[in-house]
Amino acid sequence: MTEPTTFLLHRVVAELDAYADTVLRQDYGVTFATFNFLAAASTLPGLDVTALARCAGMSKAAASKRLPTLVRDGMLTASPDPHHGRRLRIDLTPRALALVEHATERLEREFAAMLASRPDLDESVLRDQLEGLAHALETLPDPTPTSGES
Amino acid sequence: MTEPTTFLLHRVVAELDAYADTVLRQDYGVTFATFNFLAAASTLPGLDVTALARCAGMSKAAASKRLPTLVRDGMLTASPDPHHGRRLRIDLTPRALALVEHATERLEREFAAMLASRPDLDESVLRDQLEGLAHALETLPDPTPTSGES
DNA sequence: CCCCTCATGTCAACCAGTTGACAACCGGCA
DNA sequence: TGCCGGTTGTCAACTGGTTGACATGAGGGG
Repeated sequence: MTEPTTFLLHRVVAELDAYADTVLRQDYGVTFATFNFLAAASTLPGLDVTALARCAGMSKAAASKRLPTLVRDGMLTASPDPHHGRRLRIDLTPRALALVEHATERLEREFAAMLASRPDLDESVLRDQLEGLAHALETLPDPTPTSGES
Repeated sequence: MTEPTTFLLHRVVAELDAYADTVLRQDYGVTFATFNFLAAASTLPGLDVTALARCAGMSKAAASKRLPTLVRDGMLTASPDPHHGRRLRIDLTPRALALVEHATERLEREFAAMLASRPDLDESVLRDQLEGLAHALETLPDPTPTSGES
């Protein structure tokens, strides 16, 4: 039987991530997961923990637990929101911002170069399919319980 | 700035997985991670722990730890290899095999239907891009340390 | 003004991975 | 035969997620 498309997707993503992880460790001294977290925090300055968690695709408890070490390592600042006694404002330090921008640019450039090196690949075609897929998934009804099987 | 293609890829995969997870829980009583593990075990009968781990994309310790509960739940059998005192032969029970086949077929069918429902999407185009990408990644040189940056 | 509800961040307990170490076992070779 | 290196499965310690509970602060009606 031929490999399901979704399995193929996972394989590709896993290898892509493994590549990115070694680059990030070697040249930037961060883990892939940490990079993603910082990248999420970089989308908007002054996010609170809840928004950051949503943006990074994890629970707020997980986001909260990541803060202390990243603050200690000079990657983030977490300052109390003056307008709200409990909320935190989370910002990247200039160093972390530079890291995220540089690494993102580099990884994306290498990805584009890899695609360009093969005549059968075309980043815009891939993007179109992925964007269509993303859109199709957003407008997807929740799965209907089939209540068959086991 | 426009979203990097690799980030888009992650978003799509995350949503796809979330959908699959709810289907698998609702209708098959397994977690997405468990389903993947069983699917890996189903590729070849009689795999040993090491091969299964490689096939499932995890360490052998992790694979080893999963066994007892899956055996207890009647999903797997782990029998000592007669030709090798330490090696285990791991097989799916008929029930687990049926589960994997049924669920795989269903999820892939729904995926194809979603693609077919949008005129801008084409599964064969997507597959071609992904397969080319997979191949490009296999023949990729290890990342060269740039030794720049922080 | 108080109270009720909701949002926010954190904590404890748990779960499922990882790495590194290790005992048991295989197989080849002196 | 006995030893020795490599393989195999498992264990302990750790990491980084999850959920559910919780204290605290915000904000809007009685």
